Amino acid sequence: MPLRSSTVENYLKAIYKAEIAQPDGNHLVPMGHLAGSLGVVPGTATTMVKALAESGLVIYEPYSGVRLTSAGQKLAALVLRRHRLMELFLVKVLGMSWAEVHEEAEHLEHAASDRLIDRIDNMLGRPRVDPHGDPIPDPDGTVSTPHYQTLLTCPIETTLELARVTDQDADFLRFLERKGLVPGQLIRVEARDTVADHVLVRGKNERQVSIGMRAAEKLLVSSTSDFP
Amino acid sequence: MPLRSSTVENYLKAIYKAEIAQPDGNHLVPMGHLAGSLGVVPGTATTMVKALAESGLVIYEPYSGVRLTSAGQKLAALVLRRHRLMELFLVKVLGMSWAEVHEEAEHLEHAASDRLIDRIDNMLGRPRVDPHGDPIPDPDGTVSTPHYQTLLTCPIETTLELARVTDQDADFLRFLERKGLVPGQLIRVEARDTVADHVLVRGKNERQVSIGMRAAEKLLVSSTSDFP
DNA sequence: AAAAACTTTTTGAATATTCAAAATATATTT
DNA sequence: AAATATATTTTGAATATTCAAAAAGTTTTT
Repeated sequence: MPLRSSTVENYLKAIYKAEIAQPDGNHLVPMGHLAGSLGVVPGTATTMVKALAESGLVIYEPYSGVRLTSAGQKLAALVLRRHRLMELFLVKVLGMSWAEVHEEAEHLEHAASDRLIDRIDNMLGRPRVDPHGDPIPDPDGTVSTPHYQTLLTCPIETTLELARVTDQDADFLRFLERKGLVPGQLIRVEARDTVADHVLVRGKNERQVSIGMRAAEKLLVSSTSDFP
Repeated sequence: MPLRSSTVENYLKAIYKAEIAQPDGNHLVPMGHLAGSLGVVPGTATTMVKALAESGLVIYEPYSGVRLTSAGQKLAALVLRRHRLMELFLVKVLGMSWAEVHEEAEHLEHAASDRLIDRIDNMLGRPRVDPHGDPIPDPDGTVSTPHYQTLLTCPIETTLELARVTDQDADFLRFLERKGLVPGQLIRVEARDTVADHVLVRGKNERQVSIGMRAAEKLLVSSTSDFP
């Protein structure tokens, strides 16, 4: 199996993201989850993961799951680096909407050379996050992922900075943009009601927005005092 | 066979270019030539071309060769459009060297969406040629390829505009750049000697350059009076 | 026109990637 | 712990793409 095919890159990326998404003790990603997020049947994932294990990119424990080796981690981080720099580039330089760049970057991330990516990185001034607030890994594969709170866990009636949106769905992103809920914006949670399953948010100088808790969990915030 | 795989796009592109390169009566591209330019063994090309014929993209005549149908022509032109706009974009916006953009565009041409390409086209002001002087097809697949003379056929001791360089070899392009022989430059052929196999060219305000006839044939010129 | 040279096609096999469905293992419920 | 439900692996087969080498066709040389 070619070590730098889009397929391999997509598997590594999916495992990487799944590992991060479950900060529990056991960091093995179950095959079913992996297969699901890649849109393949479970058997396919098993086959592929075995091959990745052969190549030393992952550790595979039958009936338990997969996790990346450090080599696999590095490759995955570099794919994310290409993806995220590309997204930011498309928004900043080509003026595309943050709602549509994910799809585009999904393809370009496999085609862009390191040389091109480095030029883009340089042109953008070595940015640390992409348009969705996702951190951009270094060229050596290092990523610093700050631990943000979500709109579900943050203090109420406090001004906070919207730092990151962990959903790439175009319609959802367009909705947020329309409501002024984009990374960098100052916002404040005015009410949270578990029973009604909703959160009331207000962007600085914006009208009030009510969103469900499922959605609220995807909006990450950092306290404004983090920026002295 | 997936109709929009890189492989298919590369076959169509290769056939397209080969058709143009031989303006003889018979415009069938022989399998051997096609296989050679794609770096595959002849049998592979035969197999693939049969599949392309099934899909209505080419007309295949066994033991004679292939040619594009109008559907195939359009697809091929759109691949070239993506490639050439991408090249120009990399040079103009990202400041890459015209010597290195071909390789990069060779990958990006398969990954860029029409939406992205249109944005690039727009940002560049709907350009008609890429950094090598190659014409950029319209979104509908129309290309106008002016009939230039080469440094081998052009009048001597006449000031002409270097219009196009039909070779993508990075070393060759770097050589030309060093000598000031880039599209748009005004040049003049000062001598041509068939026996010695060389041509003496002088760029406006540049030193004299001696190049072999093989190379000279790759430099296309248009008379300056073409631009009133 | 027969022989030689060259080109093209065919055949058989390989790799990468995938699916469907049967077989097996693990986890959960009773 | 047996029964049931769920997850995973295995098996067999398909598609896309490629190569090597044998077979067949075409062109050129003698």
